[in-house]
Amino acid sequence: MAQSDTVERILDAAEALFAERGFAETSLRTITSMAGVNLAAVNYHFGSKKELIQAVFARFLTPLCRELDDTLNQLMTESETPETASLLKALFKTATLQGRDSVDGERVQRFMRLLGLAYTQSQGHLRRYIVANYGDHYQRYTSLLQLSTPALDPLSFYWRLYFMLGATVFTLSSFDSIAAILKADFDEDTSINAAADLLVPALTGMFENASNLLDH
Amino acid sequence: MAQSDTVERILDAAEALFAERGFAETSLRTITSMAGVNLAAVNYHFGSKKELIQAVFARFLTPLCRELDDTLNQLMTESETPETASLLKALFKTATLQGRDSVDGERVQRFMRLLGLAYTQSQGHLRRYIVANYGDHYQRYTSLLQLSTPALDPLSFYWRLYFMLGATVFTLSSFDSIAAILKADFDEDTSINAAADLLVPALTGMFENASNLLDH
DNA sequence: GTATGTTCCAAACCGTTGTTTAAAACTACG
DNA sequence: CGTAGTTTTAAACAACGGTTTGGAACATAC
Repeated sequence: MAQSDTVERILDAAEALFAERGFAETSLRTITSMAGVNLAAVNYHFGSKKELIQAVFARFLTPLCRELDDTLNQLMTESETPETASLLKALFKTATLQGRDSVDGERVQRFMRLLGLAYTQSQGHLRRYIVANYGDHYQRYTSLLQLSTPALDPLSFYWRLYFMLGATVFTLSSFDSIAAILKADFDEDTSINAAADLLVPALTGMFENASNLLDH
Repeated sequence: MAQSDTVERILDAAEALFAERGFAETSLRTITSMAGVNLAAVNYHFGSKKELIQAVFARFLTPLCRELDDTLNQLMTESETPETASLLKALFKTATLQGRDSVDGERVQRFMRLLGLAYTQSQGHLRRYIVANYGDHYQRYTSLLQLSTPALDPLSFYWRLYFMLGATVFTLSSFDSIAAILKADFDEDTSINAAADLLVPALTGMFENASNLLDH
């Protein structure tokens, strides 16, 4: 069984190009030429372009979910019902790949862009794939988060869940555009970890503040 | 000068299809056949697909910006520095097309999806077009909003601006997915206006709460 | 060394894409 | 009516898309 690195190189190129341009806008010829492999390699190793897209997601979602699960397990040894802030910190620490040997901001941003694309581009097969394979992890996390915000009725909680998702995916996936603007307007250098740090307290506040609900 | 409704019918079809599938995934043939016009009509009336995309945005951004400007003018007769909540309410009232004869939730959602696409799909020409034509309105609104949140340092303000943009565009553009989930899980019917109403206090809180900034 | 299974490659296939063309149809005006 | 200008039409164009093919190159096992 000859194990070359063709599969990995295709995944690397696809991940970068998909994040940069989107799925439909990235051709297999662009991917394979960037990866330095033959055009037919994608269909040989993955079957189709759709399955390649799914494989790209699997490669980063699987270890991420495992890591998040470990962190949640650890949190729950301390308390059966972790605090909102702890849960959010845990999620962001995992998602921003802190604890890796080298913090790779570019990779984080790619993940976020891909997540955003999974929602905004109409890739029905992708959404189905993600729900089927990672739905349980999603359920576990959101259940814990909901337990940590008992003051919120279920409906408001779910909406704020999506507000959180939107704020996170959107800002982190357009991080370089925003960073460029901040640099131009304030001459401020920033990082994706700094953005995540700003995000956590803002979101914590949003979840914990149930008082505004009756304002309207 | 024979004025048929070809242009309008193309714009209608393009708006609906772009919002549903994205730009690259929507072919001119699909658009023209839905509009019931000849394929060549797009290139004849708009010049190219890119210019058609820009025209779709122009058709809903221009009246929206005018309306927002009017509302802002009215707000400023009452006070030179309107409150955060008032500014957000003004924006959402305009954006959700309230005050129209019939509140068309589907149209709002299409706008939001298109806005989201403008950010996530890598349409460089579109971003340039929007900045060039609507940058002034954007500047005016964000300046007012910043004046209403003096406790926030400029950097934090700008980040929260993007958090707001992300939460709004993301949730309202995936409104029907979310609504379907809420229906399935809670048997709750909802509307895009209800979502906007939930969004306003949440965002107001996020902007006004400057205390969390020093937690880290 | 031969046989076997896996991987790679150049080329072709076939459908779709945005765009262009040139003629036809239509509208308005004198 | 006839002409000038605008709009619509069917057809073709050229480029690009994902996928398939059949043989070459390779590694492994006997």
